[in-house]
Amino acid sequence: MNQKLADIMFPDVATTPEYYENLYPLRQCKQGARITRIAPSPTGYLHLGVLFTAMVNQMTARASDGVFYFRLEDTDKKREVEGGAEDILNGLRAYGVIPDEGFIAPGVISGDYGPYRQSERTEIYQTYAKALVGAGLAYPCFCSEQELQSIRQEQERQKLRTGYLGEFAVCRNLEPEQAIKRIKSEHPYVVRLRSGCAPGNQRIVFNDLIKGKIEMPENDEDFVLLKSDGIPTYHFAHAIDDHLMRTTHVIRGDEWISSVPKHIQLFSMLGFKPPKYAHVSPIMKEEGSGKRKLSKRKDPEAAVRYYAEQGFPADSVLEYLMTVACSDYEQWRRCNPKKTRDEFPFGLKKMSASGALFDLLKLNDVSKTVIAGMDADAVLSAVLEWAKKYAPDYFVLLDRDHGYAREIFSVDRGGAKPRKDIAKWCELPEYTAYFFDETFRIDDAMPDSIKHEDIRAILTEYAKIYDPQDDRQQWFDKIKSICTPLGFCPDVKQYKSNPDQYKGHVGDVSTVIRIAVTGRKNTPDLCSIMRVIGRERVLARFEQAVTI
RNA sequence: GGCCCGAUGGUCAAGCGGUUAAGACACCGCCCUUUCACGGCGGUAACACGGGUUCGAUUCCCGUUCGGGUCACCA
Repeated sequence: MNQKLADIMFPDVATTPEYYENLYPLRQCKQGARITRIAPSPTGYLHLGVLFTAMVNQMTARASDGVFYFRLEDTDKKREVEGGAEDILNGLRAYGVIPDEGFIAPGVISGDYGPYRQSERTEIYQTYAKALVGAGLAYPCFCSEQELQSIRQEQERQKLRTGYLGEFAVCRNLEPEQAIKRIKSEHPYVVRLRSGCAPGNQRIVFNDLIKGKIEMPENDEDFVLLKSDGIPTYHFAHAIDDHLMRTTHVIRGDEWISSVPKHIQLFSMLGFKPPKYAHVSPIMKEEGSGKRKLSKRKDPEAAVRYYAEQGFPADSVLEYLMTVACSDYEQWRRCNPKKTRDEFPFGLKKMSASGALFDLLKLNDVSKTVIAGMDADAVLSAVLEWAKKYAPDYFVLLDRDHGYAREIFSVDRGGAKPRKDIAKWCELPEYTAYFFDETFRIDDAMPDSIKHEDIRAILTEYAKIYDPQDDRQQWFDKIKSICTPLGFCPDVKQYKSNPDQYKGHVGDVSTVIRIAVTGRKNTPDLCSIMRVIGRERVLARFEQAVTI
């Protein structure tokens, strides 16, 4: 009788689960290889948490010569947004989290375990649902939204647990004949699992690879497998897909922990071997005195796009996420500055069980280190790419002379102690403003301690001997050489022991030149800056400074 | 509210019964230095609370508190 019901519910299903079992054989992988996946739903832009989870999945697969694939969970048509899938994929790719299988690039799908888009897997889900119904393990439920609501209200009134379970699961007791009759009268229905578990306190235990042993009540709810439009719920799709795609490790956000009992039960009732689970803690944000999950709606920094707009290199974000993911990553990185992330001995057990607060300050620090390690060409091309999209005015300045731009980014770069001053590209239009006549301006006034006539004298005297060809030593020697004749001390220590004998020291003289050239008290190496700006413009700025 | 997870300085975190309770970011001071940055040295600052178990608990157990997650025909 159940078989007849199944046939009527799924008249178009011609195959059996065995067909798919054979179609998707166990993967030929080396022993211990981990098959992982990221399975986002296209409901909006790429969230930092998805990037994070994807990265952990990828690291886990890579560390074992496994496979990391991308599956699209597009079973919720209501929440789907146009272009969401492409946005997520492009976002992941921009950060180098490129899947090995499934959706590997927009419009590019590869792998033998597809389709990788759930909306194209309907027959597969229906095949298994039919088998379940045929075996009496699932049944159609005709309850309307209102009926469900009144069940809930009744449960709440009696202070019982809510849910479609036990005696409240009215449709589970429907005779197949009655169900068939209602189906034939085109009454809409969902398919529910017939939970074998009696309502009660039976418990299950599973081992979460990150959180450890977790004990929970067994699932006793007849939860929905197929929605009334025949599309599966997450739970059902998860069981079918991760089984048929031969996922070994399901690594996902920890908001899923509470449904693990459902999943374990499903795997068992379908006769599948369950995967290993690892639930990663969400990235949190500080709010008031507490913290909460980084929210798509409230927090701009939840969107990965934010980091691109700000001009954080992709590497900075990934490096930061790695430090959040693994407590020993920073130390490893310090010892192995040149190695790639893939070489890091990654393990899920290294991950924190509690949620980390997102720390923009720390990101800045990580990013400064990353950028300090880049060469001028890498910086130039990254900045050009960023500016083209987000800072068109700045792009024009850089783009008209790449050689000049490259020199700007060469200042204090390379060598044993590269300058750690840039965290994100959006700082650059301001930070490098003095290299361009269009944006040069005086930000800092000359020190009050130096008289205007001395400023004039310093710049005039220095202009006479300044030669852009000088190396750094010659450059500084020349500055020292004008100190004594003008009443300044060429040696700071000597000055400090006898400050009254001088108008100031070589540092003050340098400051005058620095402000004249850059408009600022604080800059990177002045000698290099002056060389980049060039003799003519340096002298012009001296003129300008004197006439103020 | 039920169920689950978590709790070490401001933040991220080592720690697995006996430690002067690491380290990183941030902050402060000093040194180096033409400014800044880098670097070096030093400093402020933590085991949520209450009971057990133990010769001894940050560590194990139980409560409390607090934080988080979840209780859909959303994922």
